[in-house]
Amino acid sequence: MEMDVKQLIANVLFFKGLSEEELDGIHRIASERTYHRNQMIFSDGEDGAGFFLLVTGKIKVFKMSPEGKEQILHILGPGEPVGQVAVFAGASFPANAQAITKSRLLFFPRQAFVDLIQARPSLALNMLAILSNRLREFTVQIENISLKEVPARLASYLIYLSDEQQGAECLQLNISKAQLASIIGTIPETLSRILSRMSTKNLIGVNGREIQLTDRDNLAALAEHGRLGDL
Amino acid sequence: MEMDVKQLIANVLFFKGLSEEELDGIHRIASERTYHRNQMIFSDGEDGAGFFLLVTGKIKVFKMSPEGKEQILHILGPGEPVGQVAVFAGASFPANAQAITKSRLLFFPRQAFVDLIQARPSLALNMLAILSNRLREFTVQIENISLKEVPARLASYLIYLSDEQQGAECLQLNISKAQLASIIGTIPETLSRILSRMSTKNLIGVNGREIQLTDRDNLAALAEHGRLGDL
DNA sequence: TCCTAAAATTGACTTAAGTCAATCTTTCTG
DNA sequence: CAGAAAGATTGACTTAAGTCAATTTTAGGA
Repeated sequence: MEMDVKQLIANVLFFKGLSEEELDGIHRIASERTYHRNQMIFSDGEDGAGFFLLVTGKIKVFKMSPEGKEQILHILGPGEPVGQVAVFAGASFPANAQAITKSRLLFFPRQAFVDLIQARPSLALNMLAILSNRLREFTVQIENISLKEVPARLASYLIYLSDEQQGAECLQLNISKAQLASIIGTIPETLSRILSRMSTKNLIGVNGREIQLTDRDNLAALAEHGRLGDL
Repeated sequence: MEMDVKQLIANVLFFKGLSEEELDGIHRIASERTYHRNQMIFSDGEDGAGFFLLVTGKIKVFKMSPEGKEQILHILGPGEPVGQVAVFAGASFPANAQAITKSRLLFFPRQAFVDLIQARPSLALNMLAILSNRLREFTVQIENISLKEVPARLASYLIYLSDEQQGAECLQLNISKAQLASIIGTIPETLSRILSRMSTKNLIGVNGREIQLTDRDNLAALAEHGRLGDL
């Protein structure tokens, strides 16, 4: 257990390049917390006294409308940090975070962590890289939501998933379709309809949570320009 | 001219807390560039050898669809950095940047700037704060585009503008309505219609680029929950 | 000041995608 | 294994917002 955590800290990209004792120091300022499935980790606007590092499990970060529709900002897995924005600016969390599965997280109190960064410039650069990547992802997400329609967003996300899995032709969704809908900024009914339209046009094959990318080329074309009707 | 630039560097929040000689060092690695109205500063996907600091003028950062619709990510004014993401992650610019008015920018080559940050942890923290703020703004933007309809987004943006101008009741738009439309993720026709509906309902008064926030309360309510039809 | 080009507005029409409600299916749990 | 709950699908309908085209208004340069 203890070793698990140290092992994990050492492997996280964010702590790359630190010495044994530095890793020890990091381990010392962190405290471990466990969340059950569907438990909230923090809420939009809440004061954040530090940030989290996901050890095991899966969590979603999302915004929610007063009417109850949610927009997922990202799904995070082991090794990824959450809630850093509150540490470096504004002090409040900019969104909600909730465990999708039972999850273990490490909590790093703000001041201790800031001190650590002051002492180790390479940590700062790692964190700058992480935040920069998130910004890049957000620009893509804004582009998708604002400039593309749902079929193109879906195509784009399927290709992204496939790339993530080394370009596998057959995807195994590891989230519910309702969550997939929320990620691409729509609702389950619409997602359902478009999946079936895409499979009618032989762009994909759908079987429960298993999706075959049958026609990657047209899928990519759809993701960039086109409308589903044009195919 | 020389003094102008040094003066500006010293006043930029990002360089806050640096000594005279450090500011000199920063000034030395930067080179100045001028862009005329509508000139592109960099393009989405282009390789970024460094980042920019806006000295005078106004620029927009935006994404563009193949069909030519644009979504503005932010409008930047004097003292604000642009293109940092390319320095810390991925090397390519994540969006387009274009001068809205004649603008002067300082260019900082990547390596020299990274070295500077390594040497001065407080600079790193400043940059972390800036990136964190941008992330926070993006979460709001995604929330707005995805979870609110156009009237709510417009109301929300008008209030934001007013807050920025110390809560002034009478706003002077300093961008075109087409640009305002692009910021809130719509097109000029739709914006025009909604402005007139809002003014019919006495939420605002419109006179060219001058907008009166007549009924701030209902405007705020609209921004959060409601639909324009409900008022 | 006039005149042209850009910006903004208005109307008629289309459409993507949301809502609501009914069913079907899968997946757990008792 | 059954039955309930959650998840997913389908149909009928509504609607916000986009398109296209025609004016009107504004503003900057000759």
